[in-house]
Amino acid sequence: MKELPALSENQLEIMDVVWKRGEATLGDIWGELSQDRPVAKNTIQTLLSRLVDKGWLTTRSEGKIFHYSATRMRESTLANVVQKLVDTAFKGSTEGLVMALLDGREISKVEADRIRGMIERAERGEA
Amino acid sequence: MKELPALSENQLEIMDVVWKRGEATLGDIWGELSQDRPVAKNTIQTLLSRLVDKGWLTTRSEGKIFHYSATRMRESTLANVVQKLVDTAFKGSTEGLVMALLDGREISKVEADRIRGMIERAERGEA
DNA sequence: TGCATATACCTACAACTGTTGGTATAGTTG
DNA sequence: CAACTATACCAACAGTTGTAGGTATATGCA
Repeated sequence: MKELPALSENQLEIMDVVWKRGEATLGDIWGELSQDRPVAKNTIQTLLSRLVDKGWLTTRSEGKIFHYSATRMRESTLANVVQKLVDTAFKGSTEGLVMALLDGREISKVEADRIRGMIERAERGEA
Repeated sequence: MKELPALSENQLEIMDVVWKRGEATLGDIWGELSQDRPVAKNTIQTLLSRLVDKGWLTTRSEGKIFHYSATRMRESTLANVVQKLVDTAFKGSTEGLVMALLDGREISKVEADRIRGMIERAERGEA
């Protein structure tokens, strides 16, 4: 599976909508994103086309309308994003990232417990 | 403290050298970075100037030579970077990031223990 | 049938980034 | 002093990104 060019923040935002819906039209995506910030439909259209060009999205044509869907799974994509951050900003140190993540921040007992659970599962090699 | 424009990967790489050394000249930085990948000294020079323009670096002039130093601390900067990732890619969910971090990855007992320790400290509100 | 709407497609533009060449200049060494 | 080296400073350029306008077209409704 070839490595695709990195996603910018806004591109990730669009991918997120597509991942959530499985398949989405321009209208679907614009509908969601324009609730958070003002943005022209055409802007989304352009970003969608570029994501298709780069291989992040494919289209299924229904009449004249494209239904966009992702070519990569959300989980593995985000895992890559995080891994890249670990490599570049923390020289590969997982702990470094966790440290930055928790730096000066309080977390609830519930959160802490859930994270502890995840670590135990990872320790036992469970996916 | 005003928010500075986000750092790209290469910019972060440069900041890392400066953080590590406290103060660095063009030659210092180029010396380190050109070991990893071929890059013209002038490229680094340009990136340095832009980082100064944006406020990430300041210079101390010694003769004709600039000694570059960071205006922000490494820890808080990285904490911001990670926080931003949590917000944009994981909609604010710390656990989401940890999940992506550990996804399909084995970690050693040592690593797991260290991370557990960090979580406990964060839980108790210790910086 | 005719109008409104949604969509695709094309074009454009400014900002940022990574990349580097050229030039002037200051310091260092033979 | 002349040559060399390191640096700053300026200019350029291609690629990416976010932004959006304009146009053609299909679809659905009055």
